[in-house]
Amino acid sequence: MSVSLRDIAKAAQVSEATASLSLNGRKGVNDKTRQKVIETAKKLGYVSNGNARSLARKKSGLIGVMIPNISNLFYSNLVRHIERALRDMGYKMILVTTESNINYEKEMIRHFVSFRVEGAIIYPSIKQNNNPEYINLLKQNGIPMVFIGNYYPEIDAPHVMSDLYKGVKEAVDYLFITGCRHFYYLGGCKSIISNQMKLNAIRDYLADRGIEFPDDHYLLLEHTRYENAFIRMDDLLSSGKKVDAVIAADAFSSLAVFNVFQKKGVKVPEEASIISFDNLLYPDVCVTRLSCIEQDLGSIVNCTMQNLQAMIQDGSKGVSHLSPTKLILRDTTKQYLAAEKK
Amino acid sequence: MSVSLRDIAKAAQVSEATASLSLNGRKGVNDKTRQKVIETAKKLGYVSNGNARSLARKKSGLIGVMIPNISNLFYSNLVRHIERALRDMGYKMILVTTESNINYEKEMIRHFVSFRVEGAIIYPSIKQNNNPEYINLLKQNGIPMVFIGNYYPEIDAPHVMSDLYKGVKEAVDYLFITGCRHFYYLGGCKSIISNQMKLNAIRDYLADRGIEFPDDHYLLLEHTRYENAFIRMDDLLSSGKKVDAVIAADAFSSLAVFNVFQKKGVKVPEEASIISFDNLLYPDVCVTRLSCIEQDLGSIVNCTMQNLQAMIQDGSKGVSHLSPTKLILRDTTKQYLAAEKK
DNA sequence: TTGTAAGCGTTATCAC
DNA sequence: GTGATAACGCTTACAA
Repeated sequence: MSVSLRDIAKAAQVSEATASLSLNGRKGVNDKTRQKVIETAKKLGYVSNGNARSLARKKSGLIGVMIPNISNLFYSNLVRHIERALRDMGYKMILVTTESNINYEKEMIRHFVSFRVEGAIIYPSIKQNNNPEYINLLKQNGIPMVFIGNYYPEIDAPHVMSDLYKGVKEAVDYLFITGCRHFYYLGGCKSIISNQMKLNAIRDYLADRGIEFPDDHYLLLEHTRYENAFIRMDDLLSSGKKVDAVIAADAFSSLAVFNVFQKKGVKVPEEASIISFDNLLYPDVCVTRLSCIEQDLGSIVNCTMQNLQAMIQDGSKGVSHLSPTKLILRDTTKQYLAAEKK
Repeated sequence: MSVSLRDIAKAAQVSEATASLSLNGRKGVNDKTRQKVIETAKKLGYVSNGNARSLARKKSGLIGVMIPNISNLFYSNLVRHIERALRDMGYKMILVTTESNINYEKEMIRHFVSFRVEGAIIYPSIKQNNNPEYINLLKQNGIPMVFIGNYYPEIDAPHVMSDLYKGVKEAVDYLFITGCRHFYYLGGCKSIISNQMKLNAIRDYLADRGIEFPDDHYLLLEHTRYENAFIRMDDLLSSGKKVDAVIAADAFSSLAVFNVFQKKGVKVPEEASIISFDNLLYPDVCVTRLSCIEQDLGSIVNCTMQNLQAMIQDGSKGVSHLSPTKLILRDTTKQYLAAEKK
């Protein structure tokens, strides 16, 4: 059905070898013959078989990218950055999603190995993953990988992500300074490192101030969706608990929190502050202009790529990196007036 | 570096042939030997080489999916649906984006052909694409493809997308009935079929009512982003034009329109209505609860898959399909009271 | 500069 | 039931 190298070799009356050399722009072939080959290839609509090429070259030109799910602004923006970088580097991307399902994650790792990707970028998201050993399949097959956004501490691979600990501490500090004392965190499972970092930041900061951060101030969201966050928050306020600061995992849950405050007649930011993560929704589009902890996707992806390239080329081990975040203050936090502090 | 079939054949003391048969669960091999092979395969961490397999089988098990860009709620939701369907069908997905760049689109078509995908799902987005001939590369290589969401009329392939013409007519009808007379459309280039369908719907409906829809009521958005929409709309209102109905291409541009109305002191929906597309942002998250034309991603993807499967299996030609949309009325349109109509 | 031929890791067709 | 062996389409020494 499709035309092969042999076909174009025949048509151009050369050997397959010279045909190959010509088309791959390698030297050692007469310009005339090269031209002839290239022309007949174009004429016959030849497209080299990537599978055969990968097999023969022992190089696929592919990089595997694994994320939890694609219809999430954070991941899809991350992917966009990755994709551009990969394009610049001359790689093709194999993007897969796991839906945070360990079986899919395993399957996709095998997929990567099967197609012999030259490197893998993995956003891990399995909670309670006691045995992420399967990821070592990559290493066993000599495939460099770097964790992005999160990591499995049991696996020996570099990770690059935001410095969430520092970022959250900064946020909590701001909240504290502007008078908040009753902190809540609304987010994913703490067996996921990135959530752990956030929680620890809150706990540590408050501990330093002699304030307790009780377990029930951590509102676990099975899935960080608007509805879930709304219900969780509604329950909390209905219980009569005092809440004057909420850090929520993403824009949608933050907005749910805001809406619950509205519903309950709690004034934001006067009586309660909210700080969100990411800065991916236009602030003017939302019911309120969220204050948030912005992550530097560009820098994260950059560093990931540098790592990957070094690992692929020099067999380097790679080095983990924490990217600084940026606290963006908008309408869900009080203004900080230095004068007021005194 | 990685273990091959030969390795496990040796280790299990069988021929490569029986090893292959055993691992692929094909009959004609003794249960005992099969077990032995499977075990040694597991022990050695064998993962079959997909490139070699594709080559030998002349089947890749891959489906190519091409979309304009990934960090867009509409596309990423579409992809999520596609991905699930593909998973159920036992295919792996190769997802690529074009950034609406014709060179990337060409490159990615070659990529698909190169890796011999068994089918392609393509969301075309090149405006002024006078010569989409390159897409026929797929057909030349016997790769079935179906357009999704949009199509190039010059290319002979089935398309499945929303019945935008009907959907927009319905929306315009509602707006008309609730008193709107000064319609504007805010969206992408009309050389893209899907936009054309929307524009024609407005024009045709109004023509039937003896109302003109002048060219300058079509506000072209180079990129449908919040800022662009805001500026376009701001200019329009500043010019003093009377505007009482806007149909905008997506939630973000619709919200920009809303914000401009607010800024100019125009009351929505009393003095002006807005209808958006898609229903992908939680309404409660936005500055206003948008009325919108919802597309049925599930049905679109379903039909696409059926087409693809039929084309792959029976060599069927496939059949185009327009999926019904659903008009969702919320806070940016007036309420329609039957009594009022009289 | 060109061609021959051996591989790459599978699957598939045969004999045995 | 099992094992040679020839594909699959390409790259790459090595010869010519």
